[in-house]
Amino acid sequence: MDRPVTTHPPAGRRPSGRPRRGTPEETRARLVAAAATAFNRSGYHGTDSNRIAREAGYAAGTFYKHFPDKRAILLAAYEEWVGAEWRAIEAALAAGGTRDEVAGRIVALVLRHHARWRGLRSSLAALVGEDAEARRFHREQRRRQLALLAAIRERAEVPPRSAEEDAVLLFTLERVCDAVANGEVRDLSLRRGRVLAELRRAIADAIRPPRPR
Amino acid sequence: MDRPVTTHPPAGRRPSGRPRRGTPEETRARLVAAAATAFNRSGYHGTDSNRIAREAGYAAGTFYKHFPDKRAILLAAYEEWVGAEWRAIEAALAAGGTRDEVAGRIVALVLRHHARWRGLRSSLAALVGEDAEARRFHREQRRRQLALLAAIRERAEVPPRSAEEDAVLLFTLERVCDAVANGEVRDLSLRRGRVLAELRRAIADAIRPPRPR
Amino acid sequence: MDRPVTTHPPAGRRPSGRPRRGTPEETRARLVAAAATAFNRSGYHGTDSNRIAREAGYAAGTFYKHFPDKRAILLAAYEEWVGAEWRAIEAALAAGGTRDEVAGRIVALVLRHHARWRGLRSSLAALVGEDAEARRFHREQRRRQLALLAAIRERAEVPPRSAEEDAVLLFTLERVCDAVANGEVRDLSLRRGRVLAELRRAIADAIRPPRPR
Amino acid sequence: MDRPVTTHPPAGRRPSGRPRRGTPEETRARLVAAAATAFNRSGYHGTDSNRIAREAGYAAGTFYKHFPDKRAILLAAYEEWVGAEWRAIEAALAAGGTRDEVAGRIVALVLRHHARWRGLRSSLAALVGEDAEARRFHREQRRRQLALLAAIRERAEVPPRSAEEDAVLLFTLERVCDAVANGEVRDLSLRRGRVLAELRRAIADAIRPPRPR
DNA sequence: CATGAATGAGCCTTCATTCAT
DNA sequence: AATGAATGAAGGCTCATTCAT
Repeated sequence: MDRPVTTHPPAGRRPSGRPRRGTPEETRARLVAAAATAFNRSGYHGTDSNRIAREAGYAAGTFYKHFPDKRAILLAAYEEWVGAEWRAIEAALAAGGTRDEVAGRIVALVLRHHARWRGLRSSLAALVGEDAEARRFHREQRRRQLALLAAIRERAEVPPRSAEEDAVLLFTLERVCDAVANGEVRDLSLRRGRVLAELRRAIADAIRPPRPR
Repeated sequence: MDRPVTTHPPAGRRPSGRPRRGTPEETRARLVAAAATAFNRSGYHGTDSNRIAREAGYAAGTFYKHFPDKRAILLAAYEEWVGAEWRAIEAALAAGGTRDEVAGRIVALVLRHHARWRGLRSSLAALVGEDAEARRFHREQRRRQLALLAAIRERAEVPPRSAEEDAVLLFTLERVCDAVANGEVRDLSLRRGRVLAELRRAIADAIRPPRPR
Repeated sequence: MDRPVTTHPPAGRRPSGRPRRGTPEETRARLVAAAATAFNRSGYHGTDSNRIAREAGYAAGTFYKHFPDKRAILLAAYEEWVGAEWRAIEAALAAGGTRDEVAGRIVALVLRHHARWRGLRSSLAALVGEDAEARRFHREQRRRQLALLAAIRERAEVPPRSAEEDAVLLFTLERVCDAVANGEVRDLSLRRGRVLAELRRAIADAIRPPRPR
Repeated sequence: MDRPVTTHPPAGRRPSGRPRRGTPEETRARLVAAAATAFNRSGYHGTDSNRIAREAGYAAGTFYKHFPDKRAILLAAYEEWVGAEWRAIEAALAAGGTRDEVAGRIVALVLRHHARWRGLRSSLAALVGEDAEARRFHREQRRRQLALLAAIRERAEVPPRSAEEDAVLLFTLERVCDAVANGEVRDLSLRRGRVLAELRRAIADAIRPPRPR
């Protein structure tokens, strides 16, 4: 998600003050990074495609050489975002420790990620609410997310829980992290520490054998 | 939230289908109703103010006699939406019955409400992500919501829980109902009944004395 | 030009808090006064007809019962303005005194009048630049102005000068008063007293026998 | 102020009449020229920005790539206008000849300029009366004008006069040329030749040593 | 005479997208 | 591959004016 370093021109002439560009992959990555930042800052409808190009260091037309339209780059940015989050979650699980430690790490990490990219997340939500193609894409990501979750739980040799319980937990985790990240918790005069403690407890419960009811 | 019935001159002739010269309150209400429907269908950015006016039976200019801008009517529609939901929740609590019955009624009601107006909700979310004024308004609604919740719990003579626990529950309720309503649950091949059962259990827990940990 | 006092209702009932209105002439005069003030403050295009009506204490529709359109009320306001200025100038001449005294009075009076109504004047100029009908009206006023000037000079038993000399003087008087009134003189760091002294000298010259060339 | 000739590809084919892909300077100049003509013809409020673009041979959006808003292009047109006038005046002074010859050239030139662009001038005046930013700009132009005048008089080795005398003369020149140009003089049945003769005399006086009073 | 809700044409402006270079 | 000037459809909003009451 961080902006890659610009590769330098092979010396020689330089007509304008602009650096010569590298491979298409680099260009694409720079555009995605700039888009993520811009969407995160100003929202989907508050960001125009010319600005994304400019902030990535390119001209307006270059954008459309790499993406068919504005929607596509938001989806690309989101895809990367989801990937990054789940890689981090996997790492948190792999790092070991007690269940409470693991739960604590996960909450901290999801929270940080949501806080940093909350504008990007709500940009995606806005688009999903208006655009069928974006909706399809979003569902696909979700499906992969849940599959990942199932795989993780299996590998972790945790006693099985219903997929529905997992899903509710996931939704709670996501929603509460959003609420902390976007200031709702603060605005409601709630104690952030307590809210997060609630969350950690719920996660630890999920990792630990189900409590008898 | 339902479109109010137009009170017209005592039957008789009506040259055009236009509801000309109603009271400002009627006009405003018709506009809000049309806006709620339109935003719900096409999203905030997918709806233009001229269309709202036309669908409410008015000319473009009429819109701006009643609202300073497009944002304002979304906020008005949302305000009404929140009010309607909480009136319904209060009614569900007042109707009595066992804790499980009450919890069941609440889940059913919130779900129905979210399902019917999910486009409106995501329209609001989109705007909140882009517009500071909308954000302020949204927070204010939230605050009132939590105050209401506290009042309800008090009246219900239920043993006190922390505001943080209430809030987490609220977020969960909201998020899960959204997920059911917008098809995420279906797309993830989850059993809708089980998901809702989870939710009911959590709510019943909250009404019932806190379980010892 | 000053807003006339509202005549009071004949006691008795009063459905709304709005005063009962008097004769059409009073209404018209109130509208003209409000228009003059509004145009003077915000310019012709910066003032809308609904606001004029409202500021005069009437509803939007009332305006169009008294004037065919917005242009008409500006012309009415201007007509009154011109009349007031020339009545004042005649009075200044009639009051007698030395030539310098008369010239001084005229400059002071024209300046005050231009300063107070400079926005109205530029509103008129704007309309004259865009609208043929307004142009016609304006020319008519000018013609009457010059006729008045000729009559004044005759009555004053001042040796005859060419109409062209009179006209150039008139233009100068008008333009310089505008420049003082609208701040050009101040912005150009000119000494206002000196500028006006120049003007007084030119006018005194015109009243006095022409200097031999 | 004249529309620059389009420098096109070396003759050859041209599918449409559109001047596509000129340098920004060319485009800007074409837009300013079209705006000057349009404002001059229909006034500021009678001209819409889309029409300016179209008459310059561009699409609506192009306008806003070169100017932030409609006001800006009027100011740009005016700036050019002022510059052109003063370059012409300097040339008239530099060309030498007797004082009467110089005065005659100046009057002729200012008159021609005002006549040709009187609609543009009144457009500017209208805007200045309604818009603070335009007012600032206008004052700045004025200041530069007077500085230029001072410089000219110095270079011309003409005995010093007060800035106030200069300013009054400038205002008179401007106002009388407007009156001739916009038909006031004709409508007042004044002899145009005599009016201009008055003006020439005043200017020649200013160039010549001040007469003792 | 006065009201004031309603009208609707039209303006300014934006921005996703194209294409000749 | 990149440029960047140009496009043009579309949308938010205004305001002079009308008309049923």
